[in-house]
Amino acid sequence: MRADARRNRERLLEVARECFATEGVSVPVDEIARRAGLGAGTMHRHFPTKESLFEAIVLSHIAQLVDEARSLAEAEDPGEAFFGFCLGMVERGMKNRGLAEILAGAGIDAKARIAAETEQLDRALERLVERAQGSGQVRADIGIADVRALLNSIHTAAEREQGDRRMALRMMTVICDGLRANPR
Amino acid sequence: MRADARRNRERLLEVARECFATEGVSVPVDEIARRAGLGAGTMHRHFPTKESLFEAIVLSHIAQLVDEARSLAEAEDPGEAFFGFCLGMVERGMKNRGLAEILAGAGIDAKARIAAETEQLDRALERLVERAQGSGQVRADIGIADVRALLNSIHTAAEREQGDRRMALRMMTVICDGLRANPR
DNA sequence: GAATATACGGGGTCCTTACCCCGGTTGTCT
DNA sequence: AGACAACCGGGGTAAGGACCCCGTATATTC
Repeated sequence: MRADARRNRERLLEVARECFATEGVSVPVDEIARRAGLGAGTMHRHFPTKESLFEAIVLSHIAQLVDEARSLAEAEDPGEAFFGFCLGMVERGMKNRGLAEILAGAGIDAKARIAAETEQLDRALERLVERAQGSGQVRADIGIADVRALLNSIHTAAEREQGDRRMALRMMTVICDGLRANPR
Repeated sequence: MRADARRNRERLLEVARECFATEGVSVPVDEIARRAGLGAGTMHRHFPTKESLFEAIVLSHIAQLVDEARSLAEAEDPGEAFFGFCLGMVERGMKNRGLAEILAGAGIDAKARIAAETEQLDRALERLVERAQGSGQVRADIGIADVRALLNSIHTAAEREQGDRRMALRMMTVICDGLRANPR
């Protein structure tokens, strides 16, 4: 792969992330290419289909999540680690409009690459959750799938309250308190 | 308004609700007309724009919610009333794919009619929430806006877990427990 | 039951958007 | 430096969908 090709591919990804984050996933691909200062042809050579662009972005996002989860996994306080991760989802939601939409849709077509990354994320989450459950800071009657879904909810909520950080945090607090709660 | 016109308008609304509920909001309007056994022209005379169709559907949905909230407002146990409403949101989510999407979008353009209905819903919710807070069954440090947003989350979560009623209920439980929690 | 306003149908238009093609250009390797 | 392969640009194509038009049909009124 030639150097300029690699450079352009990176640039396209970067601009696409930016566009989707601030305006949602309905931004036309040609528009993304234009803003990147590149031709539509270049876009479609690197990402033959819009879906493939989504895939690349989702992959990088999930990779980030995995990193974050792994680095938190070593924190001394398991509860702090887990709820810190939740807070991270709010931060993400505040500046990533549309990501949840992509993620939700991505789960459906179950692309192999994405499934693999999701698997990694689940492993990392598992560790976070189990430690937090072990220390009694997260209720024991829920599983990874539930947590992932709830994290998604936190993200979506934050997306929707774009601009009202206060409310996004209150919503996260409620959900986290629910995760802490001891079931009767 | 002629009798057949009224009939057809009703039918279009009914089919549209059904389509959006089961397949999401991207179903083409012409397709809805076709399934209703009517021409595209009829569709566009009654609902000049797709948005106006959304509006009509959202209005009827909100009206339903208001009804439900009002009828629950008279229940003897304030907590049961409020959490019963939450459960209703799950039921709705299980069979209304896309509604949350419309509702979220609807908030943005703030059409006058919708704003008026939303106001009604807020009043009804206010009563439910305040009674539940008064009886100590819902935490006191959140407002109507938070509750509305969280109800939306419950709805969305249920939408996403279409088919897995068990998980949808678990997620609702977590959020509801969060709403019950006493803040430190 | 005739007259008239109203509503219907569905082919047609226009626009948006994903995706392709090919002549020109630019890295890369020797 | 020169040759060649890879890459770029951006007009071009095709498909899909929202919305319109107008000849035909039907409800309403007397």
